[in-house]
Amino acid sequence: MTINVHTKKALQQLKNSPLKTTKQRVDIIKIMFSEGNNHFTAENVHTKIEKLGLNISLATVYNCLNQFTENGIVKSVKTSCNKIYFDTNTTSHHHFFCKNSSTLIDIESKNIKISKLPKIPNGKKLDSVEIVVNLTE
Amino acid sequence: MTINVHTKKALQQLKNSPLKTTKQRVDIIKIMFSEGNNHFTAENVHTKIEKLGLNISLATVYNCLNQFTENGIVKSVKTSCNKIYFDTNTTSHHHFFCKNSSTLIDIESKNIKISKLPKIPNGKKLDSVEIVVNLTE
DNA sequence: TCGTAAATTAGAATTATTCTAATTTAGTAT
DNA sequence: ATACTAAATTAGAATAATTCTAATTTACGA
Repeated sequence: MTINVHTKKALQQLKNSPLKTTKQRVDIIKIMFSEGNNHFTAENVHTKIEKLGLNISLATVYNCLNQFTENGIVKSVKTSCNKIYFDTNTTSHHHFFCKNSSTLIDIESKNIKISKLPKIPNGKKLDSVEIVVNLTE
Repeated sequence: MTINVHTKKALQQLKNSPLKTTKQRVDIIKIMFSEGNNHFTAENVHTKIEKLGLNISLATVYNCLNQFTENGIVKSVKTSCNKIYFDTNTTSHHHFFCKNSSTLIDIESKNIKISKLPKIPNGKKLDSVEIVVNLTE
């Protein structure tokens, strides 16, 4: 597990957040950020933990991922398969979703452009625009 | 329950499909299409059925909605809440999703435009583009 | 009207996720 | 360093949406 620039940044964000720096949280961050931008389900993270011989309960993985999301360390993405993906790329961007393999691929903001947006219904506020480009093989 | 033009069209699609025209399927179509374009969860449909004093099991509702989707009678939409919505509007379009009320509102194709799409990864094929404009109140 | 494949059904099973309540720990104040 | 306390971890139960199973019923072509 490399401590690369992404991992360092995420660990710093953890330190700056109101969350306590526990061994479990550090391990989860190291696992998720070791390969740069990446997407994980809670189960994915838990499987990696077990393969490394570490021992963190699935409940803790869920707790941590949700708190990381609330504190801007990761971003959560919902897809047409009914699992929550956690994305280590927290910048504004969109996704390819490959239906065959249920995998996500980032689309950088600059590579997709919306030139016309509809009028926001009265009384509502624009929150975010999510674009998923579904792919098949 | 009005038999409007949408209902008529959907019933015709059912007749033209390989699905058998059962009482349950006809009732579900009448319920869903009675108000034109609309969005329902399986539970929504089941609740309406019960309120009308009809008796269709939730399993049947799910079976029907899935088969209607496979046969182009309705369209399924996944949102950031983890329920499947079934949309009586089967034309190409996008959605507002109001996070507070968990409701969907159609965005007609002509009211949203993507002017730049990223290069499709090698070996993959473009399937569809889904845009969700999330709203808050 | 019959035969058969398809549809319906109740309830069990599954899947992803959250909750509960007991135990442990991080980090602050002493 | 030590003790304190709120936060974190945990196993396992609970939940929610959906699918599956296997028995019964039904649509519809012959």
